Amino acid sequence: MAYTSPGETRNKIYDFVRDRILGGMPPTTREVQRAFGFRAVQSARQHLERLVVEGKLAKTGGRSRGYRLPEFGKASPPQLIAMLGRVQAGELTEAMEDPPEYIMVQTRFDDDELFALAVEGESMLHAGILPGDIVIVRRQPTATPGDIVVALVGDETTVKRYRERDGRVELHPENEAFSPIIPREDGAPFSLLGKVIEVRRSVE
Amino acid sequence: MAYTSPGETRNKIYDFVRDRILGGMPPTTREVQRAFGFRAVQSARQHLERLVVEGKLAKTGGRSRGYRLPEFGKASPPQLIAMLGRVQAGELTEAMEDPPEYIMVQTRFDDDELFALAVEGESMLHAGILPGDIVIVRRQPTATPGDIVVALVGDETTVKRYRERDGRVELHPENEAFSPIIPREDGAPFSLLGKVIEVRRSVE
DNA sequence: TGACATAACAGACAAATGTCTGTTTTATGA
DNA sequence: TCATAAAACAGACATTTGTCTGTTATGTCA
Repeated sequence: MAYTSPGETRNKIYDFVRDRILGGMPPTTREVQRAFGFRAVQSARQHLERLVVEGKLAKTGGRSRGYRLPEFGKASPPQLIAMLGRVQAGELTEAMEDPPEYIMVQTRFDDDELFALAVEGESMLHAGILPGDIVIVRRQPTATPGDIVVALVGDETTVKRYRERDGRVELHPENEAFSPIIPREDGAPFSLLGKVIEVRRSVE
Repeated sequence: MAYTSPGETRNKIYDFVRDRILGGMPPTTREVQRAFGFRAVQSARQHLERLVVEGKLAKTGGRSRGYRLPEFGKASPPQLIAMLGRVQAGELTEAMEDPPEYIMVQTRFDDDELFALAVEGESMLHAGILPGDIVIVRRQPTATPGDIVVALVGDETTVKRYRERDGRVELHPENEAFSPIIPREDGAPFSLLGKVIEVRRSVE
């Protein structure tokens, strides 16, 4: 490969490696060599080791494809969680879409206690939750007053603010056009599915 | 390893491999072997190959750590984009935090035309954008009326709805308590930074 | 010009890794 | 009980891959 100014090739190698790691598979030293047309393995290796010293990459020595992003050491690793669809016979089921849809999140919670849901109504407008928004929910049977929760009322899922009054559960909308839901023993079956921990909106 | 019911071990292997891939480094056949206490490489290999046939994993044959998530083939790969901080001397700079903060997104846009920003004011309350929300922005010098954009007015960044009136740019808040910004030649320096393509809110 | 740092090249070896063929164990159902 | 399928085991080989030692080329600066 032709001689390039100091650091120039290394930056390109960093971008290459980072994208490969995010794509799910870090490159080997020789894959970097081939991708940049080096005629010696050592050329690629020197750049990679330098990136580790600079702290831009982390490495597990001796292992193949041993380069990782140092951020992952500090933050939580990304997780894929399933988008749940409409309620069927009182049970949450995976969305019917043929390739089940997943969404990537980074949180300290474990992925099997999380799920995602598309918001349908406008009842939480003033809490900044609009129709079409995706809420990330942590499954939990109880909640603290003030939490925004997802509950199953009858055979519909609903996103509301959790309150308690005289020891009884109340689900409050944040929109004057809607009324609070006060579950009773004789009313529609009610169960708390979990607490909203993140809201996302795509506005493309 | 002790005998387990059909598919049981394989499901655990799938979870293991998926988490490792999301963590940035897929396991080797022998790492799976060790992690599950198999006394033969082939035991791990059989399960992995089966997962590929079932379509739960994708594979690049012959390569070390050749297993990937098939979702990445259909969807965009995840990308890390930088969180930008306060404006300094009219220029956006990376947040001052010691470990520069990154946020993971999946979009069809390239990562070097994207940045993220923490929203500060309440001017976009009725558009569902609250203080503390993170907006993902695509850098672009122009916008279409109706877009939510990030602009630099004076030395402050602001999130507003983009409008045009008599061929002139107007930036509209979505909160009665605030007034539209109408940039003029003799006023504060103005420049359009980009368009908001995603909004995120953590509510833990 | 000459010292110096960085980039790139050459060739090699040991270990890690993917892959293969065949065997044994365990559960299930006719 | 026997046939069958899945799970797990054994041992081996060729390739890939990380790592090493040393050399040559290119640009920078005094």
